[in-house]
Amino acid sequence: MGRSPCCEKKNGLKKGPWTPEEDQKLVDYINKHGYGNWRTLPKNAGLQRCGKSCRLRWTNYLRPDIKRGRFSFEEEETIIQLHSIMGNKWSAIAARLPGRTDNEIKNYWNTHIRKRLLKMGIDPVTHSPRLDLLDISSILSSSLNNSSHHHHHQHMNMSRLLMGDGHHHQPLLNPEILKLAASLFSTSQHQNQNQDHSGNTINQTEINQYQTGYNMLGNQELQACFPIMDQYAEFQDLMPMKTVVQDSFPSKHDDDYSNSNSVLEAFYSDFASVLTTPSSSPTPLNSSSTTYINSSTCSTEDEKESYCSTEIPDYSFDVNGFLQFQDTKNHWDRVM
DNA sequence: AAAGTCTTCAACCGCCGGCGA
DNA sequence: CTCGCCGGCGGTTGAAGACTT
Repeated sequence: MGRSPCCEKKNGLKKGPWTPEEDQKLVDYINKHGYGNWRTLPKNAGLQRCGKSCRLRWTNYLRPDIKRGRFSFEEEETIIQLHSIMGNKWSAIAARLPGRTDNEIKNYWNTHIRKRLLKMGIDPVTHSPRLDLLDISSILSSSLNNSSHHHHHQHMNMSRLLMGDGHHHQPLLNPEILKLAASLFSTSQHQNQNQDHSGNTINQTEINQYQTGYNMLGNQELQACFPIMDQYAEFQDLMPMKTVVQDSFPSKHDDDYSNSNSVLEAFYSDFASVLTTPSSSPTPLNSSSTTYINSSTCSTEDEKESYCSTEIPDYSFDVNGFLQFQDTKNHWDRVM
């Protein structure tokens, strides 16, 4: 409303939504004469629109080769992969997705994918885990107040957490967990370094160690780690887990996960599902996990709505696919 | 039922680069 | 070299519909 009009500076050219009649005029004209010279086209077609508006309407809506409807899971994966390489180059991304327009992809990114990555603790710009979303104080109070009401939680130190505090002779944290966390940290450090040195990839043993460590942690233990990690800089790389654990599994009890391969496997399956090409078939984790509804099995639009926009599909963690993707990304980072 | 809030996405805007004069 | 035109791009908006209170 408070915006300066672009086209009606001269003879009141129409703006806003297109009517079916206008669409028909444009389609008829282009079918007869082809498109090009958008400046003179509206006059010739008998439209009270500026050329830009006609071009936009044609390329984004009326073009016969436009694919309608929901994005498939494969399309979504492609968008995320290409975006991680090219950034907001919507037209370049659209060129790799037949029948999809840059505008449509941009909208889909902003309304669906971006939010989902954020919820997973992944920065949608860098595609790396975020370190800036952490509300440490709430974690500190929720996880430490219960077990240490005599001590102000801000003065909690490492030895108390490891050895207990005199009232609670049980350590607040299992030292094994910290050891695991430390080893995980070292792995993630290697991963970061690899981005600077071409050709180096994480070996399979390290990946296995990484996964095993995570798989051994229960939800509660995992959450208990966060305040410790916050206090000690060397654990900073693990902090995105907090967002993932809290946002993805906020209402579940620990028991729901104790029999599964744990929270972190779920995390990695989510992470991998959006970053890798689906080379493996979908593998449900357990009954408490979100069920992936394949779009082709949905009978109605409503059912399809629940796919992609709100549900995160379950895929087993595809290590090789993930590494291949990282290699590709590293390659592009070097080249561009 | 109605008012308020949130989400979606078609369409707009300003800017930029290529090109011909 | 500069100027103006044009097509194309990416960011942003706001009406309409969906959802919530």
